[in-house]
Amino acid sequence: MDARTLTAVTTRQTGQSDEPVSRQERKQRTRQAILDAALRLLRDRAFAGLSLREVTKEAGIVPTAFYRHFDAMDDLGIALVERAMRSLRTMIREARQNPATYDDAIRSSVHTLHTHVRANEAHFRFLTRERYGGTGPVQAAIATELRLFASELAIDLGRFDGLAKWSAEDLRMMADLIVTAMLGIVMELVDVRSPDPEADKEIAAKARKQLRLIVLGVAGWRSA
Amino acid sequence: MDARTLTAVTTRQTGQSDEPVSRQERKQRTRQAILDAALRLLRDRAFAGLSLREVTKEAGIVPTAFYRHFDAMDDLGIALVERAMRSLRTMIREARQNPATYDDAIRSSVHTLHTHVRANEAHFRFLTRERYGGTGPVQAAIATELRLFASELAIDLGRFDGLAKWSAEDLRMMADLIVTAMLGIVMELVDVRSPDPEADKEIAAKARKQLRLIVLGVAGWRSA
DNA sequence: TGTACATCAGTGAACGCGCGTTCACTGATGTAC
DNA sequence: TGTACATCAGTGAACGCGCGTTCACTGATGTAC
Repeated sequence: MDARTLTAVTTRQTGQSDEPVSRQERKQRTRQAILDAALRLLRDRAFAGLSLREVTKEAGIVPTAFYRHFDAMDDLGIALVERAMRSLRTMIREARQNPATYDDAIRSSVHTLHTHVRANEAHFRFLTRERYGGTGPVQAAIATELRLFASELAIDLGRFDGLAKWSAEDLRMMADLIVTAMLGIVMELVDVRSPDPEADKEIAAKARKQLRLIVLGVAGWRSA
Repeated sequence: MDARTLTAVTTRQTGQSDEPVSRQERKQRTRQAILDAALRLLRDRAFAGLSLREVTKEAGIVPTAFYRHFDAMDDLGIALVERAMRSLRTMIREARQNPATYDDAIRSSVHTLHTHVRANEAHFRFLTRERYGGTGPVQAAIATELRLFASELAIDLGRFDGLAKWSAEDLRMMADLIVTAMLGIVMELVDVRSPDPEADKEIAAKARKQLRLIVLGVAGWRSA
């Protein structure tokens, strides 16, 4: 497969016309093809189980071309973390935009979660699997991002009237519980082999109930 | 290394004297050596990243001897799941023995959890990592066991006075939340590179608070 | 606009290595008489 | 108790394979004049 043929493949992948593209743009497309190929392979495998040759084969390039884009597999892993975290942050931003009352916040948050996970399954599958099962730089990168995310959530929670007097430590404990519970929900959504609307509804209902239970626990906290 | 030398190695491993042992007993010891070797290597690696040759080298036998004990690596994985689940069940049985009041139950349960995790770190590290990060038969086996365990917990919960009227579905939701939260705690305990009594105390305190939050949520459930 | 040269994404051959698995074997343990 | 044979856990050589990485290369794109 020479460079001309590859161009055809690449444009077909991105669904664009055959108009000439810059060298830089083509490089970017190949990089994207590598990331997409990796995410496709990660459907049923952990990142550590991926080989460089496999990924490049799936991406439609020769193994050695990999080094034009990444120093080593771990670099690809970090790039995947960044891409997946962008999905997560987009979701969070959307969820944050409708604070509303407690109950509505729960409903709309779970809806946002469900929608984004289904729309970006590969990203969320990668994040949850590598968060817990991974090792090395990839796991470390995800752990750092998630810790940061829990800190932000703790601050957000502190803005609610009923929680204004909570200690930072307690807010953090609550945020961790919420993040852990919701990652559990994400895992359930993403582990299902053939997504089924009915099963999805049940999982969403469970997520709402778990959040509601936590919120009720918070309400009872002072008096206890 | 011939069979005689191996005998010496094996008896040294188990700390027993040089008195003659049956063929069956020696085989059992080698099997145990393989399981222990695998758990040692799994400290910083996922099961999928283990090679047969590595495990046998660590266990002090030749690669081909592996097949006298397991059909393939996946079989070893299943055996590890069984061994680790035995640790978990032992812990659960102990935790169940002191139901007491809500608050005492929380304190004693977290204490039991903490003690057992620290005493069997390799087992719990394996369970949590493979539960989320694994694939194939090993993950499936763990998922099945944990689902069973959550079901039992749901039944246990239903015996509490305040929960007698809850639906099976809601009890299950609550059990899942507790299991997810406590697996998160186990992961924190087991991920720490050099265990530190102070850090352990903080994690245990967090575990108690999270459980307390859940219990308070339950108390508020009816009136909500 | 045309020409000559530089850049560099992707190629393909080649390497040494660790892998899982096969096979015939060895020699200590176990058993039948 | 002694002897002859069976069993079988562990050995070691050998295999073909996919791996990551190196290297000199090709030829389209980019740039200087």
